Amino acid sequence: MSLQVNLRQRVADALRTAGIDERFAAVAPAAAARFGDFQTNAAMVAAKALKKNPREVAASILTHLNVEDFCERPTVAGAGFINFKVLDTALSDAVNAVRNDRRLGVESVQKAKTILIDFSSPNVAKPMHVGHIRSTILGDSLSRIARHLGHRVITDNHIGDWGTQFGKVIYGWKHLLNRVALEQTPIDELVRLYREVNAMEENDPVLKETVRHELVKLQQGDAENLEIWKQAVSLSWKEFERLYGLLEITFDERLGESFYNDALGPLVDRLLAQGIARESEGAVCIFFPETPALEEKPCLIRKSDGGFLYATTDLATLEYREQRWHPDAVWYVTGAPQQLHFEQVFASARKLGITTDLLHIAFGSILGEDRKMMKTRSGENVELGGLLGEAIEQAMTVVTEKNPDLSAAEQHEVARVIGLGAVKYADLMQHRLTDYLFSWEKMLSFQGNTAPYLQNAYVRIRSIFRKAEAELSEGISYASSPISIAAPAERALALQILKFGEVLHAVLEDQRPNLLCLYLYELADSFHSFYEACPILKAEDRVRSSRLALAEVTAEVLKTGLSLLGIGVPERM
RNA sequence: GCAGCCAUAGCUCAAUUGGAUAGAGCAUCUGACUACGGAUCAGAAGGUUUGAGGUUCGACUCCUCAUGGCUGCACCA
Repeated sequence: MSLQVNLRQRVADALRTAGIDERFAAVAPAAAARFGDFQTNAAMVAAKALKKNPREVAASILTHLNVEDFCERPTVAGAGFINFKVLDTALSDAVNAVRNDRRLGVESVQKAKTILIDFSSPNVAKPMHVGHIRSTILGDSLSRIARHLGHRVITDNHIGDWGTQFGKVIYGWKHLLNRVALEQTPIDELVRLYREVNAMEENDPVLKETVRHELVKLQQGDAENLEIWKQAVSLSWKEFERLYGLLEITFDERLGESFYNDALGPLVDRLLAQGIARESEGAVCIFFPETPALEEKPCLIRKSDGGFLYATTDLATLEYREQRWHPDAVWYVTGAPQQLHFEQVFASARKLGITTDLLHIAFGSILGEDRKMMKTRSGENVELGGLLGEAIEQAMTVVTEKNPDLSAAEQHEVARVIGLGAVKYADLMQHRLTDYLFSWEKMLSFQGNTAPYLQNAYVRIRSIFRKAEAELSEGISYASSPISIAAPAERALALQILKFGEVLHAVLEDQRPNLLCLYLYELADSFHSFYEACPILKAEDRVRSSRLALAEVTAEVLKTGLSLLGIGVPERM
């Protein structure tokens, strides 16, 4: 049991003895070090409910509070804050416990859920661009964290392999295809076809109709068009796989929209038969008269020309997932603009009797330097592949400059870990709902609150151990010596290490990896302060052993935490 | 028109969900380099949290109104 959980329990006990509802028991790290290590605001919250004086309630709680075995005498401050300062011995014990715990103080959830996470979802024959970054990186990180906390997670890449873009691609394939280019750079060629046809039909209604007809032929099963489609999908997958491999992202399920195609017609028929959907203006819609916000926002599931829509596919997909995985929750990691769409889909799902916890994990848009949203067809989108390459390249120049002694192979690997880490961290560190201002300069800057800063903290610790192993004579082992907390910088670092047990649960509570980023940054910061203030290798035996062990736990937490963000750590950099 | 999201230091962002003197990073300034890796640390300066009311012991946070911005709203995904 962690110190914080233990304290919460003691506060609950005190509340119960004092005749106050123990649900008010909540303990948080102290707002500032001058107040102590932990605090509870229970007295003020309870006083509010009971219409009593907060300070009197605090005093009453204090008389029933029994924490002498691991805290100094608690004090009441301000409007009714109760502050705790943990004894050095108890703090030492707690950090030692984390050090000896394979899970570093992170407890698994009480009730493991099956969570299906839908993210990334690039479109075939279109480049993966910056717009896919957030979904991909955020979804991957949430998957890792949920899994780490003991949930059963299914990652599902719902590829856009059946969209209207195929009319353009097929027309282009038949009339504009450059076979050599297709061999050498297949995705670029597919994108070129898409873009050229898209531009050509802009002012040509006749061509537009021809292109649309190619799409209809594909949908009706035309052999030639189907073959072109299959090749386009296969070529796109190769490129996706390359990028996912680079990013070290994996999927358990990778069924594209086309997989659900045959289910769409029967689904709409069934919804009509059950009276859930009805015809309106030639289209088939689901209405939500009972939901005020959706009263005038029907969900279209079949067009008047018989075609199906985004919502139809999403509903069919959900039904499939229900019977295939029986999930407790389905999370959709997509942009905030799709909020209405998901409200409609979720409301429709409820009409279908689906009670699964459905969640739209929305995130803000990626903005260009003009502060306008980056649009899919602006033609100025930064492609993901190029972006990652650029990040690695820039990391490479820094690495070769800072550490020319590394072998070429190691420089490449370090540049990859740093470059990709920088891109991922720059995205994850922000609250997911705030719009993300895309900036090469910021993303690739290795100063301040960035992945390289965190990686550097880890590398330094590894460096200390390399030096220690070289200097210490054989037989001397620090591994068996306990951590003993004394100096202020040691206290601060120890307390920060202990927070790891809480932060992951907080992240999953609101699907916010930025809380983990913030935590790791503060951990690295605490370590660097400790590193400056407390000599490790130059200290006398017992202190040296303790500090080495403290550094070791720090490294483990950094490595584990970063891995949960999908970010690696090098041994040298 | 209706709805959703948002407005915090010069810039980019936080704020443990209603708690203590609103915190970081860039940029600026002052210190610390024969260094356990300076990709660092210690410190300074920078704020009427868009504006006006309200709720209470206490508001960046909740409510109302206003202003400004982004996004969505019937046959794209």
